[in-house]
Amino acid sequence: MKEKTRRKILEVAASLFAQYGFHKTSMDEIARVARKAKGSLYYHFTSKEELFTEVVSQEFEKLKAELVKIVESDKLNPIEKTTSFLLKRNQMLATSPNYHETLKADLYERFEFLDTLRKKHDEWEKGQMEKILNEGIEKGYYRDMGDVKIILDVFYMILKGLEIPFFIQKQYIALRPHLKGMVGIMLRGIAASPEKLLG
Amino acid sequence: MKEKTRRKILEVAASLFAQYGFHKTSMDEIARVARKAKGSLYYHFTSKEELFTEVVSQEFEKLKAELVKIVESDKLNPIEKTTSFLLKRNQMLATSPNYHETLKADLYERFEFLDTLRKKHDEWEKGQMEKILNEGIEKGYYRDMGDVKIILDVFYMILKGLEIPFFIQKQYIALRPHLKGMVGIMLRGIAASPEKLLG
DNA sequence: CAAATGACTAATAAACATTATTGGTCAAAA
DNA sequence: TTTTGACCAATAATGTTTATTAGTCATTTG
Repeated sequence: MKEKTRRKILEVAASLFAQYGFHKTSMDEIARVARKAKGSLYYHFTSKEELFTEVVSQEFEKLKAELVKIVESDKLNPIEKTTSFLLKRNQMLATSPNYHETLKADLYERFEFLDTLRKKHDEWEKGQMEKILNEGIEKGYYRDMGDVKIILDVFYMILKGLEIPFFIQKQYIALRPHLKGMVGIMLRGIAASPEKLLG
Repeated sequence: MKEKTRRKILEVAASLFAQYGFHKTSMDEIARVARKAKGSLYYHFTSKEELFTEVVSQEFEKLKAELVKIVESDKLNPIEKTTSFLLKRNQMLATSPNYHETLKADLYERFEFLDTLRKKHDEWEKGQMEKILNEGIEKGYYRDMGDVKIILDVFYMILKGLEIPFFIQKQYIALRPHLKGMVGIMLRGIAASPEKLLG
């Protein structure tokens, strides 16, 4: 019973926050749509911020589940893994409206209450990408780069840079055709040799 | 005489727009600081928008002057030119506060009156980079990429993506150390062979 | 006892009214 | 031709009033 209410609240909140954003969605409205008393929301979540944090966290969990499949696949070589990872990341974030809300907040006000969650997620993601890169180096697909973390930082600087144009300025659809080209250049930039790139 | 007043107005406007932004800078204030009547401003510039457009245009002209030196240098090979171009671009835009104002406007409201100028500038820049890339291909530094414009589009997608983090979110200083690494990966990604990259 | 409710409230946001400022104009002066 | 300074409708800013919100908690329900 308890879980059912909690889930209902989360489901309604995710939808309303996605439509109206954090500020324009009231707890009264969430309660009304979920057909619960507002006090019930506060029984399960200590604050509006905690509720939103959980909503964003769920978006991250979905992304993680997909990325893990790629990292742990034994059907893909490291090049294919890297490519899939980068493309899937963008594709899934494109359909994570509450994550976009956090990007907007970076521009207008800063949701400090989300810092921990986002930082942990970023670190997790980088960790997964690092696994792929290390696998690629061991198997001779990528050259020995010394400190892999520098490559990681560069990759993520690029990816993070694209988030505002893609998701806030709604350019993802228009720019998506260039993503493969970009990934191709990036991977060739770290490849052991051109032949390892399969065209 | 006429030119002197015009120049004074531009100089004061550039400074005040840079400090307070387009909206928070009034024509009364520009007139006061320039020690001119407001009507005099309107004699030289038909509107506040035209004045600001000229201010931004002057920032672009400074950038162009620097980039042209690189493109036309006969002391730099195409790799060095590309590197210098990309780094200089970022360096100069980092110190172009009125250009930052246009990026902010992209987020909050859109300065349509600047579209033509910005579009022309972007095209000019891409044209210069295209020259360098073509020179690199002819001299065997870069591989034959088929349509160079696709590489250009990818490069500029990355560069444009970085503008908000760098110049609006004030991350340029923190991320600058990664710029060389990024440029290195990008260039290796289009190089004819690793040896052409001089380490 | 855990889960849910609904009335309550200080704080905050929104709406409204009033005042000040602004971009732009133009006749007159230099 | 260039510059000025008074003018004004439109817009922004400010102050006041009203409405809404996040959060609380005693009570009820299951």
